[in-house]
Amino acid sequence: MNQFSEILEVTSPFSLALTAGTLAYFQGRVGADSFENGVYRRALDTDEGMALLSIRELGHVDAPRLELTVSSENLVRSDAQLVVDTCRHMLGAEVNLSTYYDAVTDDPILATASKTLRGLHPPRLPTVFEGLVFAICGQQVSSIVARHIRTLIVGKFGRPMTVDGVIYHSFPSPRRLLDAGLEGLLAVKLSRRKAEYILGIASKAVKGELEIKTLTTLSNEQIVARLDAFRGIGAWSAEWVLLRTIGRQDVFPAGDLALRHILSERYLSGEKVSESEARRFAKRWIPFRGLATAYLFATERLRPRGRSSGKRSP
DNA sequence: AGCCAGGCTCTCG
DNA sequence: CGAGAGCATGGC
Repeated sequence: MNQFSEILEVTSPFSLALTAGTLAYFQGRVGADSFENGVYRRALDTDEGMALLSIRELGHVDAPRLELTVSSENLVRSDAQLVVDTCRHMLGAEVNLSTYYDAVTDDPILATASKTLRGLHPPRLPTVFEGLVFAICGQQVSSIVARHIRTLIVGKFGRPMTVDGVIYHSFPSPRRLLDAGLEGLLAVKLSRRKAEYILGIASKAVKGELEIKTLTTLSNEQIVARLDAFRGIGAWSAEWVLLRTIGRQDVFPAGDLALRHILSERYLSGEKVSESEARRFAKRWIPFRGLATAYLFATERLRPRGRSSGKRSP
């Protein structure tokens, strides 16, 4: 095992706790992501093996200094650039939050969120394949169920790697999910339909039809149209990829039930909002609708919901 | 116990 | 075409 470290360039303000915390649901391990004791970690497959990324904050929100440490059997420092690029992509490192914050000062909800969530960059998943699989897992079911299934997929089919006595799993490659087959995917509590969707997407991925570099050259509408043509992918899932993998900053997934619920509670005193009403409402946030979406979801996550879940005694 | 969750496809009128 | 059933699972 060898290790090397690099400093990641990020645009200030930047909060690792909020940005990585969003990936890992703020604390602990979820799927391929973990955020514990101030360190964000993720295992990645590489050409010849695996690498564990560990990112920590050495500075602070307004003078960020992020240190990336790469642990790997086969990577050496000269291979670092690809890993550094992946990290910066995942952390939304280049996103300039200041212009967004300036734009929403007249919106009481988002202006408050700008303060409590200062430095939250919208995080991204590393590949289109992972984004699509995550979206499929999230279709229709509650976010708790989706999270559970994603964690099962990673734990069961991701490649394992042990570092300092701890086992990490990468998000499974398309090949590995194809090998898992229908039975394997049914075993992680996916419906038969969703398992079929994922296998279909995986076979497209191994044929090289999901290259992120190809997609990023296209417009939002073109990307949605292309992804929407895949079986199992509709507008909601395509927009999810646009936001959470490609990282576009002016996308508003008006079909999202939870987002409409937030809109209704925060802005419309509980009145129900249809998809088209939500889309119309969100026009006020152009050209930052994606950032507004990320901040709305994040405030909702931070808000204490439900009561004390005291499930101690059996 | 049911009903609903950060949808989508397929099948019928 | 539009409407509606069906889907797996965890919480409430």
